[in-house]
Amino acid sequence: MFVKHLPHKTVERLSQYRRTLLLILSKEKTHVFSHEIAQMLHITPVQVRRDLMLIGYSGNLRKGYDIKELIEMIGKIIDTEKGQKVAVVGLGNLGKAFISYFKGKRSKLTIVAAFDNNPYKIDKVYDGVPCFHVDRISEIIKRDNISIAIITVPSEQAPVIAETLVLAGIKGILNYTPKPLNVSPYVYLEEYDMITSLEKVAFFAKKNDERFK
Amino acid sequence: MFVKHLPHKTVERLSQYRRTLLLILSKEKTHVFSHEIAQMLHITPVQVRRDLMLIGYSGNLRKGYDIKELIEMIGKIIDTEKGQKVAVVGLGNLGKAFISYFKGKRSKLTIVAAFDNNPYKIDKVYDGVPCFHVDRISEIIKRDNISIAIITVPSEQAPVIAETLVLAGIKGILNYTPKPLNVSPYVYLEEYDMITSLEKVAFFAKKNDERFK
DNA sequence: AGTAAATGGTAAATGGTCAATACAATAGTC
DNA sequence: GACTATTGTATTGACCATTTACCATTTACT
Repeated sequence: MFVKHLPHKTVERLSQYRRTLLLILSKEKTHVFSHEIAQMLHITPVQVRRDLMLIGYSGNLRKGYDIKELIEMIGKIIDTEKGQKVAVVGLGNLGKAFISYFKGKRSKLTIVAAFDNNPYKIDKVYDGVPCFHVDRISEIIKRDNISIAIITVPSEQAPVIAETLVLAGIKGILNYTPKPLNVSPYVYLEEYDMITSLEKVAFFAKKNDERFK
Repeated sequence: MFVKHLPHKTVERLSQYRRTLLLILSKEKTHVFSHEIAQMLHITPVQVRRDLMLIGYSGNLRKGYDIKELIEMIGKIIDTEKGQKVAVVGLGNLGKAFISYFKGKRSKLTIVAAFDNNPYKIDKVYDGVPCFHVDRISEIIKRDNISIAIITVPSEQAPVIAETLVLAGIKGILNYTPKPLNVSPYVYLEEYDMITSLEKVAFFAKKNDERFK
């Protein structure tokens, strides 16, 4: 699939479209209209059509979009053919949450390894995912050809972990640590901080409340 | 503090500024320059100055910004005087992650209750936070005057939980479930889906890789 | 004094995203 | 054939975020 440039937001929505479509696939329905998708995700039908236009998928005028075809089409855009392997660095609560949450959800994206420095966790298997010592990050990543890493270690450790990952040839990092990271421009980095999110909610909740009082 | 309208991103950055400043407060430094803050967060100095301009804080030309004053100023903007109370609904891995992550970090924002439907967890205390049965959400929220809720339950349960929360008078919701929620406009809602994030990283990692190959 | 350097303050330009709107084309229905 | 529902597409305007550029002030140094 050759798509010039997909906006970040569109990529996010495509992921959501697919997940939503997978849910209604089991039903007897074979087609879906843009306004149905829109309603499920609380956006406008035009937004949906526009996104699908960008990836070059055309629906049927009278029946809407073929659910199965659309799911495949989105897969062609956002998945790779062979799939991508994912590692979780830091098997604390957050790392575990990710693994269980993810279990059996995506076929093209699989969590194949976890890393930690707690000896009690090493060489155990959590929810089907083997855990290794962080010292072996480079080795395992190269051996298993892992391209994506999720960092859920304590923030002090994040920078050195990130450096190790980049040197090992990782292609994308999802950083759940409040510590902003510095990585090579060849590596895609996405940062998310739960505390910032919560403070943001608190702020706008307060504002809302004042406004409507 | 009277600020017309703060953009979402600015609020997020203010939260980060404060956290970063708290870290360097212990040092002997009393002042900090915009380019120093910028460097720590990997943004531009102008961005920092612009954000601070929006909240009406002025620095000293030669010394930069007074760290302590700035922290206080940010607090005046994003905190409430009395503080806000937070509840975690769903004491699985993610809920626990949030609680431990949060412990002792913010004084104005405190997690005071957790809810779950697992009888083994009810009436226990996790990391200082008591856990109640979800049936008691309304009661506890009103009793303790909780204004913010974090939803980390399985996605099927999210809509009914959200409705309960709204009816109980919650002011802000942070939804970690892939299920988009529908809440009254008086309630501020922020949604975050870990799988979408990961798929986004996977997509742009792939793109990056193709581009630089 | 005069001047250069560093820094904060502010305005203007740019680019991305989205909502609203409009409308042509198509396929099915009456 | 007219009507209706839907997709496909373009346009506009608004808003937001970020970058660029420029100005003003202070300090240090000559």
